[in-house]
Amino acid sequence: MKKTSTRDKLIHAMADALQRKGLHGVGLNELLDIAGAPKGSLYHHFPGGKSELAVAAIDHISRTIDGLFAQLFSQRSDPLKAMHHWLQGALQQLENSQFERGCPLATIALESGPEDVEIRAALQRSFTAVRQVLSQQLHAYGYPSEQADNLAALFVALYEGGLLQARVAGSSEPLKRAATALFNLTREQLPGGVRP
Amino acid sequence: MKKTSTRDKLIHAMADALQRKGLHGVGLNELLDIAGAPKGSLYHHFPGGKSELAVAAIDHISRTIDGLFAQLFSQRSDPLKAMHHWLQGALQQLENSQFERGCPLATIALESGPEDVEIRAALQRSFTAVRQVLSQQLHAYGYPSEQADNLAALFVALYEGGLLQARVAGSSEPLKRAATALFNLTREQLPGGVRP
DNA sequence: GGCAAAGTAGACCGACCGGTCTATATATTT
DNA sequence: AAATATATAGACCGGTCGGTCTACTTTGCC
Repeated sequence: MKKTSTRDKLIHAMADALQRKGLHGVGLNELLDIAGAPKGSLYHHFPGGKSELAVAAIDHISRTIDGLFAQLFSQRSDPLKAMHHWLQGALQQLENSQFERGCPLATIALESGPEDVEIRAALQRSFTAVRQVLSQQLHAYGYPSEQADNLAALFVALYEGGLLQARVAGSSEPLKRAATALFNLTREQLPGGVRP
Repeated sequence: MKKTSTRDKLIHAMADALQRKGLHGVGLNELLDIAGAPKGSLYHHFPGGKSELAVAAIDHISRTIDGLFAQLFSQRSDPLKAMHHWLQGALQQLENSQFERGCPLATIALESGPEDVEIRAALQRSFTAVRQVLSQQLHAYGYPSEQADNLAALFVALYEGGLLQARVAGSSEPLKRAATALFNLTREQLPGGVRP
């Protein structure tokens, strides 16, 4: 039995569209069609229209990521291993979708400008939170906090940049290669700095 | 005196728009307005319309990058230093534009789907070429070719992912941090593998 | 000069865009 | 049962989208 509310169906449809085609790439009617809802419902739940729905979708995605990370890190003591799993999952999703589903937030992140205040704010919240969780885990693992912050940003860059390259290439190879390079580097330089 | 042909003005306008807002983010009329050209000229030079112009712009950008790289690597024997300069330049451009100008190809890369055959092909050409040049330089520097390929993909990911994060954050910090992390790692592990 | 090709110019088109508005149905509350 | 929020439904709107078409001007060549 369907328990999903119209509101949730709209958010889900938007989230999916954001991952595949970005904000400008989808029309309202298309969204409505997917969600099986009329226009009235959209503007009832989201008076701010398309962009308010986008913000809701971003927040939803952000919460999903938080949950995934919580799970990922609770099961593994080694955060590097956890991140490897994370990338592995992203890769699988990418391949299973014929390279259509990359990072759910990347496209709108690049489409949006400083004028899209609320969208940008939502994106910023999400990215900052991800880096923060990553950094915290790396710190707990032994990296000095400065170094942990830096590495966290690098891992997010690997994820974003790797997925982008893979989508364009229509192949997982670029992401796999980039990940291999980074994991080789980190494996050989342990937390705390260089060995004498 | 300006000698720029209408065709070039159109390409330039499109290239600029791609970097700032992506393909779906610009309208034809806006482009025409910037270039100071009427519609007839556009469809005279680019019968394929918007997407053919986009391909031309991508190719133009790609050539620009090639030139930049050629110059960058010809002046420095250490490719890591060259890449540092590359990132530095990207950062500067980003800051000078109030974080509007990121990677000139990233947005359209994420907006485009497999159905946009020619656009994707042009993007693929460009990204492959960049990785190839990078890899070749790293190889010449001493990295085994497999490792060089991997590192090249990682550096491109750093660039793309770092710029994306910086744009969203409205701050250079994420890119700077990610770059610092990677340069620290590479500095301490020299080409050829681990020290005993 | 004469003529064809190349390029410029912009009115015009149907389709679709995001968004508004009124009407109706469905719960919820009393 | 009556009254009242809540939500669904979709016709409708002006504006903009990418794209076409015809007319005019410039250029290069014989």
